[in-house]
Amino acid sequence: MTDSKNASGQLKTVFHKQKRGLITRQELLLSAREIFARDGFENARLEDIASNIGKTRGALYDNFENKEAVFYAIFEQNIERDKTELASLLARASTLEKRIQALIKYLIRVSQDRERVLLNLEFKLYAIRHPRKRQRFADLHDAICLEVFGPELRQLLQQLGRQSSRAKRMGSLAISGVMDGLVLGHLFDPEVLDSREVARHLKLCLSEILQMNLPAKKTT
Amino acid sequence: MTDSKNASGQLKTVFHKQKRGLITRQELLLSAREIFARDGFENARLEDIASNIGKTRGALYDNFENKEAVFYAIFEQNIERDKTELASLLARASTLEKRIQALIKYLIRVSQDRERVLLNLEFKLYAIRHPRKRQRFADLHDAICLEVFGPELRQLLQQLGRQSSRAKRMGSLAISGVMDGLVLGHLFDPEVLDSREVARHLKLCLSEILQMNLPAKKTT
Amino acid sequence: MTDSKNASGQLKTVFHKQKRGLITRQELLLSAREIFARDGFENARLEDIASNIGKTRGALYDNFENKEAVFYAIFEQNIERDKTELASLLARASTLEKRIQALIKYLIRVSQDRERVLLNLEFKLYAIRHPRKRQRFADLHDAICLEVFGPELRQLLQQLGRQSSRAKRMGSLAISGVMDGLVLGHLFDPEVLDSREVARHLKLCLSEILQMNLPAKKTT
Amino acid sequence: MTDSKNASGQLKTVFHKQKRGLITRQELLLSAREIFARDGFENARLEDIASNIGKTRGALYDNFENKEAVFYAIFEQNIERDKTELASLLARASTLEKRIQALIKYLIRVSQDRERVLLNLEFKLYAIRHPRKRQRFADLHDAICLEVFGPELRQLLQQLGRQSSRAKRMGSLAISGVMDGLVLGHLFDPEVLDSREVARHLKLCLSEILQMNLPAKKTT
DNA sequence: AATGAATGAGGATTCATTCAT
DNA sequence: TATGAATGAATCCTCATTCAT
Repeated sequence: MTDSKNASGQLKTVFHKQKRGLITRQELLLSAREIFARDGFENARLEDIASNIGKTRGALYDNFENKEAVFYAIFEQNIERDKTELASLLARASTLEKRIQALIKYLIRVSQDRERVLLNLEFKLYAIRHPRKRQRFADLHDAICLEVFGPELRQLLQQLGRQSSRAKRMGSLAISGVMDGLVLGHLFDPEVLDSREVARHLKLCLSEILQMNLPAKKTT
Repeated sequence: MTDSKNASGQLKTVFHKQKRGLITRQELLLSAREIFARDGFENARLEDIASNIGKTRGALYDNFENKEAVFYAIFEQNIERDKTELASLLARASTLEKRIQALIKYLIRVSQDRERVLLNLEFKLYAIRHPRKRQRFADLHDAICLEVFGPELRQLLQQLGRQSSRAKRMGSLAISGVMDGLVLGHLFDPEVLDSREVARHLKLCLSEILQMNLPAKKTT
Repeated sequence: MTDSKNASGQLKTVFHKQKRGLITRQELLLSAREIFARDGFENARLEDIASNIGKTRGALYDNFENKEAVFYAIFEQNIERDKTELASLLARASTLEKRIQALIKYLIRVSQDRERVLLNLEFKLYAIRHPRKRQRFADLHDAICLEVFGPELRQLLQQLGRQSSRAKRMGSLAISGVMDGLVLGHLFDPEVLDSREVARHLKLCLSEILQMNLPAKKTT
Repeated sequence: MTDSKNASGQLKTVFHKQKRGLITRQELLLSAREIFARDGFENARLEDIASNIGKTRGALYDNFENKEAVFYAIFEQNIERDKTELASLLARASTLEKRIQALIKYLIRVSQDRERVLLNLEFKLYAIRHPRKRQRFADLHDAICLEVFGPELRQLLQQLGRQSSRAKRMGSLAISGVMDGLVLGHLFDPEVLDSREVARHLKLCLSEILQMNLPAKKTT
């Protein structure tokens, strides 16, 4: 390839997709979720992702610039999904207490999504190990915090005494960390630490973390 | 299961090593720790591990059967170390309360060892993703629980009301999970979730988990 | 691979080669010459280069960083060879006239090396098409001029009235250009433009170019 | 061999094209010229050629059988153009001397067309490297000689003493070779060998070559 | 105990080409 | 006439592993 800029390449993200193409893209993402969660990002084979839905690698490259782009796309989806779902959940809760319960309930549900948690771990590890790409991750990075803390949630956290943006993101990181860690333990030995126990521990820890800064109820 | 079993199954390591050889082996393990933590198991290059201490890959194969064996060996070390260190710590504590505090203190110290935590994650993920190798992992698996809960700890847990072996191991898994998750969050964004906060959250969660089953103080 | 610099990689050019390794390296270069000339740089398969001497691609990567590095190495060889051979040829010629004849004779000999000329073309085209790599090519670039004009030659050119370095390099470029072009024509249709004719045309053009600036004998 | 033969063998191009189609075809050829010259035949991407004029690859396949056919078509154009332009130029010149000057002038003009020369080189190299396709190239092959020597030119050459067809084609090959080589040198290092110098050298060499066989003025 | 040489499998990526629409 | 979707072959490169020395 010549050094001169390549006329295409940048346009890949624009995509003039039509129905059929968008369906394939969705299927690929679903498949990628499964494979990335199963094998880890580095170890996942694009071939597997594609053949999983009866396509070839070419179809993948038709929809994504490269392996990394598929990875990113998944997280963008997660974020979008969380924002939407959490927002609607919290909107329905009237009191602070109800909101906290709704959040915990939601997180417990997320914690039961094996794929989701493994992808979370994968994502964080990838970011840690590729510092140069952190900037590119920046958007997703903050977004992944907001993954757990959409606009509605900010309000909740604010009520919990976390005024600063940093405090909110800290809470978010801690919560998602505890969740990921507990679920990882569960996956590591499902018989020793079963789903129910994960939920129990989660509820406990989350309550603790969420109330950490609550002026009135300070525990520590 | 006997703690003294050699879980990695590599006979090579027991053999005919002399001073120089053992030193190299140690250096290699140290180096491997660094590289595995930095790049992850799958992505780590044996070349990097070796050249890191001025040797070539050959030296590695002279000391270990293959990549996996190096990985295992690291965990054997971790386990051994934990058992020793925790035992002496706990032995010095007279009351139950002191023991709990000693344990928490120890875990906070471990949580500050970036390498250690990343290796923990790597290990768990590897086990999850290689179910066929789980049997081989069996020893280490239990051992890694005991990594956090040596003989002295069993006693502690027993005092905490966890009679069954399963309950003990569950506690162990949960604790190490929470620790791993929190530290991962910290590494992901050190400015948002700093070391001090990790320690704070850890203390909170661990207290909660440890006392979970304490008959008297039952929270749930 | 992690972003952190890779401990190895840079060292690849240092090479702690021993006898056997150096022989392989030489064989690979010879083979690469053949294949690059035959198929062109872009179209040449590393597999072909390696299997040509009964080795595998791995051996290639053991000796060169990548495809481009093999390409460069060939030219470094060419340059070295030219410098040596031309120097000794010119050293033996006593008068200016004899030197010119020696040079022409040498160039005619080079022009009969099909491989050599095709590689020359390939090299120039590659440089033209990869402007960003031109800097890396810089050394070789000047060197390839000196490929035709070693130290002894400088003296000759000086005698021919080309004082400035630029004038010398210009002459070099023009000469090698004419040679490449004529030989290309020959290879394109060997029956129409045979070797003898190439030599004839070459002699004519070179004389013309070399004497271009000769104050006394100006022909045009 | 008849000049009017369609050398590329693609019937498609003769077919049912209407205004719009023919315009696209022309645009594609223009674009292909640019890209083939820039990246070389093997390395050029059909995608680039198409997107360069705001079309997709499909449009290319609608107008040409395949990549090679585009390549051929370009040369057919070149040949046609040369024949026409040179013929009119030479027709206007009354004496032999004037004809030679006109030819040289024309060639110098061609030599300033970077694209054209790079395509020439590309074409020759391709022919050399695909001997099996030489037969298909046959028409173009001779044609490319005639590219420089149309009917009017034959007459000129005849005047120059080149009776045999072979002698004429030889002259043609030599001339175009020298031109290609010099321009390549210029493109390789435009600062060392600038356009003016190329023209100077070209004039010199061409005069020499053209007069090579002139009975009266024999130089060799 | 350690090295340099070599292997070979495996995976990401590119791209000409086909085809339904 | 032209597009978007998909294919699949081809190729570079990496790296764990083996082996002679």
